[in-house]
Amino acid sequence: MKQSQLFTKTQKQAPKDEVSRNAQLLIRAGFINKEMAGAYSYLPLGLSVLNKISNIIREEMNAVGGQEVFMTVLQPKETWEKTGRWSDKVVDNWFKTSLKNGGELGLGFTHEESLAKIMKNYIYSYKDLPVFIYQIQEKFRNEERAKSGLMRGREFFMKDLYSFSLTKEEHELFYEKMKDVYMKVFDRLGMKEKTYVTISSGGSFSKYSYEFQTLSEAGEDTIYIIDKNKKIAVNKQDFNDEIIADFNLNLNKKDLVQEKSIEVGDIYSLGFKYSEAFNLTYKDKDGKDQFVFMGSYGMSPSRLMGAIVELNNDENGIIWPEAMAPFKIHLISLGQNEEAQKIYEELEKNNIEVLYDDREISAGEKFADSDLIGIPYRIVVSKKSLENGGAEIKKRNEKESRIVKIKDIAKELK
RNA sequence: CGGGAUAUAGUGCAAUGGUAGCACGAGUGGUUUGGGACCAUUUAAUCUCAGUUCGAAUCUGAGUAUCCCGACCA
Repeated sequence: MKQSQLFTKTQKQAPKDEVSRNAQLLIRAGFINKEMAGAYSYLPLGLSVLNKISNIIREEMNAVGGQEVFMTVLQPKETWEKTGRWSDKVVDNWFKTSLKNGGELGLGFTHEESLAKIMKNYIYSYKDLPVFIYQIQEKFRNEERAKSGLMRGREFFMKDLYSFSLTKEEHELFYEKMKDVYMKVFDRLGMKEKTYVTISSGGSFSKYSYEFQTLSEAGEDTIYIIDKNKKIAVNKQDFNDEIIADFNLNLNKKDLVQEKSIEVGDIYSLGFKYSEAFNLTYKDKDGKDQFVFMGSYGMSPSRLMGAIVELNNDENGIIWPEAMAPFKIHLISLGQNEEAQKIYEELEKNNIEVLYDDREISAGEKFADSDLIGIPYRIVVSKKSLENGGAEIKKRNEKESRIVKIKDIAKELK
C-alpha cells in the first residue's frame, strides 16, 4: 500500500508511561494503541503482524489434525460452578458482569469448561476419539498488575487447543507430539534458538506440565538450563529434588545457568478433571462408559508479537523476521516517484507485499520511519541509485545495500 | 493485594502561591531533498471533586488513572 494512505504515523518519542521495549516500539511505529493498562488496540500494521503470527500457528494446528472453532467469550456462572472455578477465591482474575435479567456471567479466561460441555453433544463412542479442537480468540483476565506491553495484558489473543483422547496412553502420544509442533511454530517465528521446553509444575491436574520459555531479559520467568543443545530447562520456581529424581536429571543445582525468559506457550495434561465434572464419556468396545482424557495447549499470538519485538530490535527500531512482517518490502522514493511507481506496480502485480513511501518528506525522515517500522527489505529509488543502474536493496538487519536493475526487482524478491 | 512514585497541548518536557512556556507533531506560505533539514506563521494543555487563599499547575484532603518493586499468574 501507499504510505501516504496509511492513517497511522510514527512518533519520535514513546509515551512516558510505557516502559517495556516492545510497547514503546510498537506504539512509536504505529502498530498498536494503548487504551488502558493491559488493553491495546491493533492498528493496520499491528493487525497484519498479529494475523500472520496467528496464521502460522493455525497452519501448524491444522497440520496435526486440529479443527478450528470459535467459542463465545460469554460464560454463564452455572458452567463454571461445575468445576468450582466460578468463585473469586479460586480464580481471582475473572471479569464478571451480569445480564439485564439478573443472570451472572464472566468473560472467558480459558475454555476448558465451555468446550467440555460442547463435546458432550458430539462424543459418544470410542470411534469419535481422539479429537483435537482449537480456537484463536480473545481471552480476558482481570490482572491485578498488567505490564510489559503486549506480554501481560488484561485482554489478549490466545490459541487454545484441547485434546480429547481415549486413554492416558493415547493422550501422551499426542502430548509428546505437540512439543515438537510447538517448537516448529517457534522455528517459523524465528525464535527456536532461544526457546526451551521447560519442565514446570502441573497445577492441580497433573504433576508436571511443559512450558515453552524464550530467553529474554524482558521475561518475567527464570529458568535453569538443563541441556542447551536439546533445549531443555526447568522453571526456577518449580525446581526441586523431586523433579531431579522424577526426570532422572543427573546434575548439580549450583552448576546450572539461570536465565530470564518469556513464557511463550504451555501444554497441560488435564486428565479426567473436566470430563468428570461434565460427565464427558464415551462407550468403549465393550459398551462400557469411560471418561475422556483431556489435554490443553496454549499459546498467545499477542504475547508472541511482543516477545518477537523484544528479540528483534536495535536502537533504530523493530527488525521483523520476514514470516510476520507487515510487508515484505519498504519501497522508498527519493524524488523519483515515476520510477518508484513502476516498481510499486510491478511488485503488487507479483503479489509481493510492499509499503510504498510516496510521501513528500525528507530522505532522513523516510529512512528513520523505515528503520522504526522494521520491514525486512528496503528498496530505495533515487537519482543516485538510478545513476548506479537501478534501485538499492538493503535488508533491515544488514548494513550494506546493493544495486539491482529495476526490471529484475520483482523477480529477485519473489 | 502490600509498598513506592507520578499526573500540564496529540507526544516529550518547563513554570518561587501571582501573565501557563519550550521542543516535536499538526495546519498555512516559502526554501530544501541520501539519515527525523530550514525560515515565517498558526494550532493545541494544568486528571476529577472538594478545601485553604485576595489569588492554586503549585498547598491540603478524597477519588481516579498510570508506572515501578513485590505478591499473584491454567
